[in-house]
Amino acid sequence: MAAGGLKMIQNMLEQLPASERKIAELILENPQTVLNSTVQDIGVQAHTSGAAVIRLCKSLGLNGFQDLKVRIAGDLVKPVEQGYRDIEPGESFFSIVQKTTSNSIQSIRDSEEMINYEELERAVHTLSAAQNVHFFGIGASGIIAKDAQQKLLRIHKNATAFTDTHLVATLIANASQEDVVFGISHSGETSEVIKIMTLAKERGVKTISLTKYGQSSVASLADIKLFTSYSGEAPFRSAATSSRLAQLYIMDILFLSMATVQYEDTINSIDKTREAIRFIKEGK
Amino acid sequence: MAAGGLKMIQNMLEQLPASERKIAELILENPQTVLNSTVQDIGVQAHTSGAAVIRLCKSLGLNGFQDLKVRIAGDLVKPVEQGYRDIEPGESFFSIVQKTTSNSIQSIRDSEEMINYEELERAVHTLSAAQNVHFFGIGASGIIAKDAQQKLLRIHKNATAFTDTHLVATLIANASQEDVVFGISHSGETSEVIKIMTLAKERGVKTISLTKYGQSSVASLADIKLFTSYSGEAPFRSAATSSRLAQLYIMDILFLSMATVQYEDTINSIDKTREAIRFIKEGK
DNA sequence: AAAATATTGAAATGTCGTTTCAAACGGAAT
DNA sequence: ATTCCGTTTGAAACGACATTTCAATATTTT
Repeated sequence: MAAGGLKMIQNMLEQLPASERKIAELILENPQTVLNSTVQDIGVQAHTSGAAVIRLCKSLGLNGFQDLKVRIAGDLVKPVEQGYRDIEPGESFFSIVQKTTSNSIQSIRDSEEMINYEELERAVHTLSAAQNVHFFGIGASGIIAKDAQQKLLRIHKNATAFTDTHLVATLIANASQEDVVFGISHSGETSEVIKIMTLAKERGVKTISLTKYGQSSVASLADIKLFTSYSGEAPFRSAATSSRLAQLYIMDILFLSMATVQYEDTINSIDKTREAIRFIKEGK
Repeated sequence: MAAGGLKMIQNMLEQLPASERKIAELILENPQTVLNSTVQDIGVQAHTSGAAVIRLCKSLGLNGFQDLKVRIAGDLVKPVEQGYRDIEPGESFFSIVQKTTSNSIQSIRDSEEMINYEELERAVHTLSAAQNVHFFGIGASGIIAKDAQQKLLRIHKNATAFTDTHLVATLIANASQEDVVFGISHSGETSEVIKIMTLAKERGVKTISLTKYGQSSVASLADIKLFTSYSGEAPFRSAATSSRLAQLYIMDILFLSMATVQYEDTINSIDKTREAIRFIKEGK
C-alpha cells in the first residue's frame, strides 16, 4: 500500500552508485525533507543533481518521485515513541512537534499510572460535599487553579482562585469547616502554597494537594494527595510544559468524576450556564 | 506531519460548496484514488473539474494537491483509531479515568495531524520578531492566553493577556506595526475575540488565531491560522476539557519552537528568570 | 427584479518531475 | 600508458500536470 519507502532505501543503500547514495543518506537522515522539497532542491541539498533523485526512485523499483513521497509519508506516521526527550538547539520544526507530542502523551500516560483510586474517590466526595473550594497556586500552577475554578463554577460549585497570598489567607481565616483548600504546586515546595496549606490545616479546613509525585512539603500538609507524574525536567521543559498538561488532565478527571456523581444536576447547570452566556452575549 | 487529511475533509464537508463536496465524498469513499490519479482525473471521476480539487485543498488549509496526497498517504497506513468517547452517568472512576486518558491523548494526536508546518513556521517567526504579543481569549481560552503570556515573559518577550475587551481595544489602538494580536477561541465565533481581531486588522496589526479546525470568523480574520482538532463535543466535554489540552499543546509547540530558534538567548533568560524568582523568594 | 456575491470549469500559465544526451569517469584489454 | 567500452553523472530540454485566471453562471441579498 503506502509505506516502506525508508526500508527500501536502507536495503538498497549498498548497491547504489555514489550520487544516488548521497540522496539516499540525506533522506534517511531527514525523511520529512522529501515531503516539502522539490526534486531539484533535494538534489542540491545532497550536493548532486535532481536527476539523481529520479534515478534513485527508479533504482528502488518505484514509478517516480511521487511514489517515493507517498511511501515516505506513510513511514512517518510511526507510533509516537515512549519516554521523554529533550529538545535540542537547532532542531527542525517537525522534530520539535514529534517530541512535544510524545512528551505530552507520555506525561498523561504516566500520570494515569500514578492515580490512587481511593484517594481520587475521597477527593471527589470531599469536593462534592464542599461549600466553597479555594484553589491556590502561583505562576503556572495559578493558571491551573483558575481553570479549575472555572470548571467548578460551571457546575454551580462555589470556587475561588486568587493568587494574592494575603487575600487568600484572609479567605481561609474566615472559611467554614465545609470549605476545602486545594493547593497546586508542581514542585510541592512553593513557599506561598506551603503557607496557605499550613494556615488551612491550623484552621481545621480540609486540604487537597496536587503536586508532582513524591514527598513534598505541600503534599505532606494535605489530607488528600493527588499527583502528576514527575519527569526529570531539562532546561527547556522547566519552563513548564508537560507538567501543566498533566495537571490539567488530573483536574479534568476530578471534574468529570464530580459531574458524573451528580449527573442530572450537572446537565442542568451546564445548560443554565450556556443560557446565561447566551443571554449576556445576545441579550435575549 | 503526515496524516489527518481524511479527518480534515470530514470536518469541512458541510461547509464546502457543491463541486468541492463531490470531490470530498469521492475521496472519503476511495482515498486510495488520490495517490494514483492526477488532479484532472479526480475532477472527471467526481463529475466536476480539476480546478475544484485544487480549491478543495485550499479550503482545507493545505498548500496544494501534493500536501493532500501526503496526508492521505499517512492516513492509509495508520491503524484505525478509536474516536472520542463520552462519559455516561453512573460510570466507575476507573472507566472515567480510562476515557479521559484516551480522549486527552486522542485530541493531542489529532491536533498534531492538523498542523500545517509552513503556517507554524510563519507563526514562530512572526512571534519572534514581534515587539509585543497581545493574547486575547474569553473564558477557558482566556486561561490559555494567560498561560501563553507567562511563557513568553519567561523568554523576555513582551506579552499581555487581558480579558477586558475595552482595555484590549485601547491597547491595540495604540499598538505598533511590530505588535502581534493572538486571538484564541475554540469555536472561532466568540464575539469579543472577533471584535478584537477586526480592530487589529483595521489597524494593520498582524494577527494570529488559534481555533478548532475549520472555517470560522476568528480564523478568517487572522493572517496566520493555527488549529486544534475539532471533535463533536458532547454535553460533558463541552465544559471544555480536551479542547483545552489541545490548545495548550499547540502553545507548547509554539513556545518550544521560538525557544529553539533563539536557543542561547533563551537559556540565559530562563536562568535570569529563575534567579529573579529565587531573589524574590529568598531575598538573596 | 436588480445588484451583489459566490461558484464553476475551460483554458492559459508556470512549476516541477522526467528524459535526453554529451561529457566524465572507471575498469579491463591491448 | 593507451585505447576501448560500459557506467555514471548533471545541465538542459521536455512534457506532464498542478495551479491560476477569467468569463460565464448560479445563488443570495436587497
